[in-house]
Amino acid sequence: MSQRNTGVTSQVVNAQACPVREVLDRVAGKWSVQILVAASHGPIRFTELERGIEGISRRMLTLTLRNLERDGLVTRTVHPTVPPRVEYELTPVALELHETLQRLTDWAEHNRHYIAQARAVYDAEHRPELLDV
Amino acid sequence: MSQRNTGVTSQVVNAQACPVREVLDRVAGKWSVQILVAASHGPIRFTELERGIEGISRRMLTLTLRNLERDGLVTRTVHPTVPPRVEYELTPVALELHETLQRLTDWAEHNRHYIAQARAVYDAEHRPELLDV
DNA sequence: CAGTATCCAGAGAGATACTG
DNA sequence: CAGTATCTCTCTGGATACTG
Repeated sequence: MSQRNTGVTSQVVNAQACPVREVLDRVAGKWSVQILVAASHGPIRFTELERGIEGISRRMLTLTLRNLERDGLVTRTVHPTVPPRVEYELTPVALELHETLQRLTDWAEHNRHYIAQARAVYDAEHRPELLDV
Repeated sequence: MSQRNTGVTSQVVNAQACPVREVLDRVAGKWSVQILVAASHGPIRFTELERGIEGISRRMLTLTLRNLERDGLVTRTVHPTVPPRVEYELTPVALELHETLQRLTDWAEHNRHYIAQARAVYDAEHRPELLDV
């Protein structure tokens, strides 16, 4: 993917038509990915997720799960027992997504030092104040 | 960082240690990806970006570019002419990222109908009000 | 247990006037 | 041209009390 810029256009990307946006809207949230990862090993209960995902609030867990469910990425199964038992499980489509995300992770893993260093350099050059706070 | 860890340690995901988070923090912003895409064909000027990316404000364009630059994903080259001419170009690392994002795009493209339908079904079942607004 | 309802603070983001 | 400086407002997300 390396065509050169003709210098002309730049009608670039339309946010609405752009599938990248769609994915990211679905995945980019602070918690979505963590839920996908946490649930990738099989069915998992609400409280397990709550305890497993450091720092998530009950509210956000619920909201995020609802959205994932709405998009057909997780299924929600209520076992009518007392006390109630609700299990969440990834759908096949979500498992695919999880795999795809793995690629992104690899990229991050692979380039984390590069980025960290780039930041350090940038900060040193553009915001020296930050160094001696 | 809230310290309300309830006994059982989470072995799931630690936000800080998780490289997925790192990628997404970098990419998830409303504009980052669009800039990466817009610049993927070669050097591009500030105003070209501004015009090419529908709906972006001058402020957000600047902020996002600065962040990408800070992370070593774009380079900023000032040509000392009058009027000034500044060009942004993706670094090799960013080009890799762009390619990786392509995978995600493919996933979205491939499953967009599934998701759209899942949503429709969910909304019909859980929020009938929305149907006759 | 598995949520919902509520209140509240801060980051994200739009609009735009001004400047080297 | 390529930004910076402000002001404003919305929306996200945290904390937590309450409930079937």
